[in-house]
Amino acid sequence: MTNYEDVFKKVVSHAKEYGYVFQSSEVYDGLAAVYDYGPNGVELKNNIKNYWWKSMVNMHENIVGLDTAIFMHPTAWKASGHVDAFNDPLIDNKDSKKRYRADVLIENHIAKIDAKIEKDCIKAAKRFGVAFNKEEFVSTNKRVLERQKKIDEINQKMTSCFSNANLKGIKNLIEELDIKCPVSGTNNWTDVRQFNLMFKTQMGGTADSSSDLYLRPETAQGIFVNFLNVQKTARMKIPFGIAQIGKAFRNEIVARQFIFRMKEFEQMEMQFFVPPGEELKWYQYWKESRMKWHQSLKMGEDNYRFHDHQSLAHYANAASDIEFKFPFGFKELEGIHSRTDFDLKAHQKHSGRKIIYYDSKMNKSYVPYVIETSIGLDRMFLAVLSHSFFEEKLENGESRVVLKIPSVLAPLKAAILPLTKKDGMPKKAREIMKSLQIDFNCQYEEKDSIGKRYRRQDAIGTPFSITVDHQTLEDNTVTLRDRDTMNQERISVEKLHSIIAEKVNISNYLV
RNA sequence: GCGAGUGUAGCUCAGGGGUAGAGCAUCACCUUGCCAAGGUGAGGGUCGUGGGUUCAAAUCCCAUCACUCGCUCCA
Repeated sequence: MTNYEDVFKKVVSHAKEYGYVFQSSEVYDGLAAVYDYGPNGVELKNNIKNYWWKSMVNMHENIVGLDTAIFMHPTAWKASGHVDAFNDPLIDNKDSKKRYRADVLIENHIAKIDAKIEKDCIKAAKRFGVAFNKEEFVSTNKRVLERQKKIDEINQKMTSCFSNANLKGIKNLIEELDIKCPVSGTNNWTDVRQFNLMFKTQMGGTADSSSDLYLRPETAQGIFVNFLNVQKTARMKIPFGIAQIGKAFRNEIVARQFIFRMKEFEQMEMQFFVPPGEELKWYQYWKESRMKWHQSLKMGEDNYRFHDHQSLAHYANAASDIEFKFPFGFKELEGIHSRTDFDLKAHQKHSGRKIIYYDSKMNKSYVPYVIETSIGLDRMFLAVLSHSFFEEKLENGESRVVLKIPSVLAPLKAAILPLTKKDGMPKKAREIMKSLQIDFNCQYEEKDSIGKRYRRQDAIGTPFSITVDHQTLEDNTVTLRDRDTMNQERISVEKLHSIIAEKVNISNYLV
């Protein structure tokens, strides 16, 4: 077992043991790729959401929030391209155990034939000393003409199969063309199976196909279809953004790596609307801005990097990921996409309604272009959790497990601990608890030795431990222990609130 | 989905055809009192689930569910 798997396993166990993440429906042996968040997990998650929302919505006069339904009109998903793009016909080679998209296999085969035509064309050009236009050449050469005919025939068959959802036909075509697996070199294929990444359900009691609904595979479309509602009612002027946090659902064939890839997940998205032609400028702006946001948590500059996309999705003209160094390597945490006017135009077309913005500065109307920033909340959660996990060797030879979660995100901000249960210490500790708990999530604990309680708070990731001792009763001071350094400071009870606030308030992180 | 591996207490794991085990954790009481694992006692498991073989299955066989890793896709 490699080391990172080891660490990752420990993080996963730790997450369960301390009430961060549980497997969904565990008493029924669990449900694949679905997880529940425990008492500490929900606090961390809420803190992440709040940190994002404050910085995106509250700190930007030109960004407003929105919360749209998970269900949307089915046509919305036709317009967005998800009905087509999320439908993958897959086929496995039984010998190499490799999986391919059936349409890609066929297209590659076509590309091979096409390459032969190209070659013939070049050869002929050499022989005759004349440069041929490819189309001309095809019509003049019998052998090449047949090749081109073959390509057309395959294309036509493939299109016909796909439009009739004829998966058997696709397999027949692959066998007929004797397409072989590039790895095993055999043509020992399984049947073609259709995988739709969108979850389907019905509205109303009957299974009438007209009432088929999808669970949204992304939150963005809820924003796009509400573009004019929001723009008009909030009296927004371009450039402006709409932010949303919400669940999305994808029926992933393989969902792995704990909460990194789940079937039900949560996105924090902001769609920023700009005039056509200015999208790449804003794309750059948001790339940098979003990276700064991540860096503000101080989880290590080197743990983030950009990954610019080479091949782009159907809606984008530029795309980049912010990747984080997870225990299993650099993986996507957030995507920044320049989505062009694809989505708004598509909804305009499918709905028959105009979705245009009148720009008084430019004195013209247009369909805005969109820059999207989309971060996986669960991935952010995993990034924080896995980055915070440390097993430390202490000077006295013992070890401790500590979650060095950025204090602003920590589920619990302070633990209030009476040194003993005697001499009125619990009463004093309760008083302190009362004075802090309205502003900070606190925990009172009197069980077990003080050292053990410190370790327990370390394992949860509580940045402060406040201990009430004999001296407290005399001069109203307590010891304040720092989670990361384990250093203790004696301070007066009145100062507690401001010291904790300084360390955990969002305003001290976001610039 | 396919292949390989795994599944025994909250956690980490041992055992293995004949009454279910350890350490840690949990709870109660006592003790100690500033960096966990002191004493006494208690609770907790139909050995992932279902079926089969057997006098007898946690153990062997089959199926199934889940997890880990690989292939594919992605937030």
